[in-house]
Amino acid sequence: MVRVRFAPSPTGYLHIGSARTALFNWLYARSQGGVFILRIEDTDQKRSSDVFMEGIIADMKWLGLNWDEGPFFQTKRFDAYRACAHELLEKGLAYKDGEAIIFKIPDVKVKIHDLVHGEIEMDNTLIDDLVLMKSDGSPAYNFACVVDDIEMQITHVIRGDDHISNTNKQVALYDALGIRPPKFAHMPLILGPDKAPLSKRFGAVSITDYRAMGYLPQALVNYLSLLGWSPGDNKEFMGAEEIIKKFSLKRINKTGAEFNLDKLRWINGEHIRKFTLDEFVKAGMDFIKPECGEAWFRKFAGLYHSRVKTLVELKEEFGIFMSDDVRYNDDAVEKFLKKDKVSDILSVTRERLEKVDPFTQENIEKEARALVAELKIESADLIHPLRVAVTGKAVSAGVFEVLALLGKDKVIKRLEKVIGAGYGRK
RNA sequence: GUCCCCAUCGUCUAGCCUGGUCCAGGACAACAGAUUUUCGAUCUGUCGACCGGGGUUCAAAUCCCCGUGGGGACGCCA
Repeated sequence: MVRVRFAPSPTGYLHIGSARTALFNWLYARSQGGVFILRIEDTDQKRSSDVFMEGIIADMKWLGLNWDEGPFFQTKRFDAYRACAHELLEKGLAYKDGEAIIFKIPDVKVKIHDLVHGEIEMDNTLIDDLVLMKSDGSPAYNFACVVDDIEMQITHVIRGDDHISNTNKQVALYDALGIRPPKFAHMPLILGPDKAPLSKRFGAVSITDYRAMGYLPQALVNYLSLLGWSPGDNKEFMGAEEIIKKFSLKRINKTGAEFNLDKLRWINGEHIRKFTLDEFVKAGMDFIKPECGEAWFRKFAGLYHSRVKTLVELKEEFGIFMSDDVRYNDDAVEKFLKKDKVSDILSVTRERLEKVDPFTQENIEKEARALVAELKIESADLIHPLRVAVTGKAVSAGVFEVLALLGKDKVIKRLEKVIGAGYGRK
């Protein structure tokens, strides 16, 4: 039975890199019918906080990375660490240094078989003895980690490359304790554009940030799974079920992967488009928390379902419908409103639109097309200025459907404001 | 400094283990065209890589060695 764990320390929000580690452990457990355990490594009481702990748990849930056992807390297991340290002391494998207990690392060369990297040789004569228990009575990382992994019967340790140099120390501890070590799989790190590990300098680094930026959990799971792993069949857009089905440790690669926002955004767009309208409406309402009713929001969402790649983009479009304080884009005004005749055309359009009843997309379009024919102008000569006048932007969903959704009152009000401003009169 | 890891298009990657099917495949981005009232979506196309040098071999992106470059670890942090 495969048993894996994710062991974050609550000294910050769930980082993109940690989330990927959690994801790979989860994927492995789910693909093997194994057990996924959550363990909180909160031994550093100065830096740990409940706020971060709760944040990490919330983000794990949001991503859908459900665990089978835990969360366990290291601060509640100090007795176990102490007992184990004393056992090593009695066996003469550790010694005291003041209040601290130190493990004597045997001077041997060790070979570690890593599931990703293959054989790694290390020389333990080169490393210092290992602190087991600190002077303040708390356990040191490498020790607590091993004691817990034994207790929790962890079979596979899947973690970042940065832990490779902890592995020989931990293996020495397993040997001293007479326990066979678990299998190790060290995966490549996620890097920023400068090839250095993702840092605040990059901007958003926590899952919470990405949620706020309108990314979907399924898109993050999909994208993160592709960083350092690939299904090998050229298929990249996948749901969690499919990824689980295809996942294997064997296909994890060894090279650090740069985090690329463009691709995340593309995948997010794909997942949005994969949504049924019901699902999209629900995601949109959860994110935007609109004042309007669901029926109206549903129509709005339908217009933008294939036009936005993040929920934030959807929210921006939403704002255009809600507030009559239209923000006019300078370029759009320059290009479509400041032209001869535009004011006249908009005036006539306003008069005609006022008579359209009911104010539906079909009726609006019929009236507009008729007007275009009468005035002997191109459709574009009416459509573009109309769009800018009403939305403030040169891009939107189809004008006629936007107008219908906006409603006659708002449309007329916005048109009058633009006409009053006298654009187009020279 | 010492030890360890890594090296295919700008980016993510397939191929490498088991050498020939690879004048290296896919995706994102970029660019161009088609379509569209704009944008998006969609379709088509273009651009673009085996870090360098030696070796092994009839044959190397694939195996070996040496460089170089990048990263990590050397905490009573985790």
